[in-house]
Amino acid sequence: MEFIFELQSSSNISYQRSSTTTSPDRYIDPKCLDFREALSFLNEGTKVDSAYYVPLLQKCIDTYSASEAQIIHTHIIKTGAHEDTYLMTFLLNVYSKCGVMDYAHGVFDKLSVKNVVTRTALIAGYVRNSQPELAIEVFNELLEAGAYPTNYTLAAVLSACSSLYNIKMGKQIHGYIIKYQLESDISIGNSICSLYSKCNCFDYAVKSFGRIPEKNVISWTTMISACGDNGEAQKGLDIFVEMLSENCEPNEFTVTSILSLCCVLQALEFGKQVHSMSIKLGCLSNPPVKNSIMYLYLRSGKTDEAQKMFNAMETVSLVTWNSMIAGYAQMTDIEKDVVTAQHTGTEALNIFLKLSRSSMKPDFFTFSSILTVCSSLVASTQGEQIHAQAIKTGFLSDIVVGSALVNMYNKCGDIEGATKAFVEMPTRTVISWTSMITGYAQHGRPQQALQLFEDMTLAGERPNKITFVGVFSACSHAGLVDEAMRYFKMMKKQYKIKPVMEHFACLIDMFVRLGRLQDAFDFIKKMNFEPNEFIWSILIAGCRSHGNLELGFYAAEHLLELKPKDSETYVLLLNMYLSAARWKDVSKVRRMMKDEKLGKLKDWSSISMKDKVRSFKPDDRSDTHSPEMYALLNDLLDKAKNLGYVSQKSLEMADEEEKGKTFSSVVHHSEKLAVAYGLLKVPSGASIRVLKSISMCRDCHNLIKHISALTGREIIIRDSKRLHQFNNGHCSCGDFGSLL
DNA sequence: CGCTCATAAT
Repeated sequence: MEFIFELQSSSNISYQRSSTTTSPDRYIDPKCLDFREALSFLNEGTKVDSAYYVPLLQKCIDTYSASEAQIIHTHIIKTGAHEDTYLMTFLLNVYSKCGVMDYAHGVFDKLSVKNVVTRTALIAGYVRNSQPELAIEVFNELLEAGAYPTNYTLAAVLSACSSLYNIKMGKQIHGYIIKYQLESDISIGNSICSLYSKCNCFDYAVKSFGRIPEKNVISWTTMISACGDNGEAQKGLDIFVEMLSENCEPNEFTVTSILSLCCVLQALEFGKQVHSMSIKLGCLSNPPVKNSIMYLYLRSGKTDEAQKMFNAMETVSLVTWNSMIAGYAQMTDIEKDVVTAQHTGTEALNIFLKLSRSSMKPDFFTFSSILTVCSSLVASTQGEQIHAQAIKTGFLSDIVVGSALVNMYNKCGDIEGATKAFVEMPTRTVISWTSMITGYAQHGRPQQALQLFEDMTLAGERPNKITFVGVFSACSHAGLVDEAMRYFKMMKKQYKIKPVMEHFACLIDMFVRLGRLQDAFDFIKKMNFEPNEFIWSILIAGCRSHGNLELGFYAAEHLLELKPKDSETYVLLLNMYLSAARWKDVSKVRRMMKDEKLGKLKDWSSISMKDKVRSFKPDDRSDTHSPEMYALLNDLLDKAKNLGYVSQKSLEMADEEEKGKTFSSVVHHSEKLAVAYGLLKVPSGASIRVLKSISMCRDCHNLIKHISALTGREIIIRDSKRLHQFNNGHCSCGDFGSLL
């Protein structure tokens, strides 16, 4: 049987070297048979042409099989074919494409002839396998050897510079390219464009793109994703349209880039058109394309659509899982809508659970997304389990995962857990320092927060404006006016950070807590900002607490001028006017709420148990344990009264319209029910953690302080504005803030 | 002869 090599057109190998070995009398087409059969043929000791190995090696690339390549490698040595530089370059490339650079380098070391091509292959290998430093090293060796880089070499080296964000070296290479007039090479032009984009030189990227004489699909795709990377999403879509008008056909890479832009722009309709275009182009079967479409639907709120695609997917990669988890995780912003946050957060946790049960291993993307979900839901039980998993899989050392963990424990009100996670981080960033400083401040440990700030600056880390929000918040908790002013100066003078509204809010909060209302007002006059809703709210809450109604009314007038966009702010005003029996103002505020089309406050609390998230509305009786919960609450209420708790007639939670009903006591706000549920269901000794959609009211705050003392349980409630850690009758918030 | 450039997410 005679065998003639016939390479498939799809294959990018062309190997037609004239044979120096003896022609074998029997050949089996390695493409048509299985690997072992082809090898046993070799094992018979038949002398074969070097070219015989090529399709076998190609198969190793296709199946990403380094071990099979090794077996062939052994045969190559046995038959003496390793003297063939071309074959060995190919083998080097096989190892590189199978992700084993050690083997690839081994092949390189044994080469008798090391030329530009073999070195380029090695450089490209290191670039491909995320070792750009080594790629540069080999490039330097190439130069030292006196060789001239080819356009292949230069493209690969430019890519290494991109990965290292080394714009300096990139520019040197660019200079070389200009000098040798290689700029018109498409691959080089594309690489240059990509380099400038990755190094945040968007203008240069645009210019480089313009200088590519004959743009191909890669050029266009590079430019489009450059727009995405540099926050020019709309421009990316425009360039895509231009690309189509130039009759350049997009491929799967272009489609994924465009879909990513559609996510950023929330351009669902455009995305849908790209969806149908990808069908016409025949690239819908491409897994990344499918992923991107699914993710776009998810991010656009079309969860059913996304879920359908997810369920129907035949190749589910880790990226697919991560996309689903991240997509849901991004919808867990409780400041927007708690109900949605609950639902999507639970969904993300479910998907993570399924992933954990599959054979796939979560990576740092998965961990950081899912930890965000735990933070949002105050789900520390799940968070702890995920922490354990991160340790097991070795992703704990990742800096993003570490910060996400610190953040999770802080948001869940577990300051000990946060401290431990923080200490265990191998390296800390300004983000993790800041998270921890803010954590201490929120947990009512201002001294530790300030100490940590000192540690941070001593460690040489530069604080940013958010760090200072944490610092001021700590000063505010501790009433450290002089310290606060010192830090305020330090921020402006030493760190050249311009004060923003959040800073002023903390400082004003500090004066208010101390009862220095006039100082707070003076401070407002001194700052060159118009106070926002939040600042007026702090003042009004403070005026109520300190019984200074005149200043309160004054602040209220200013607040009303701003036409607040937040229902809670109106309720705060309403309560102030109600308690002063200023009925005219009450109806005025009510009218404004109607005009602004602001709905009622959605009082909503949830508690994350081991296996589920349980949610409660006010006066909720939907749980099977409701009778026990209400009995427990009544019992605690009686006991609290004996300890001096006076049930404040609960004021408006914006539910009641009629004046008569206004002072009716709404006994069972949602967090009371969630706490009761927790007392019954959470193992004794463990803390009870509750998430609440709006600010706690004073009455609930008061009662829960007593409950914490009566039951000896730590109760943590994170509401829409702050964290409350109740222990032995005290709360970490210091009883101040915008309590309704 | 062999080696190159571009994609989805936190």
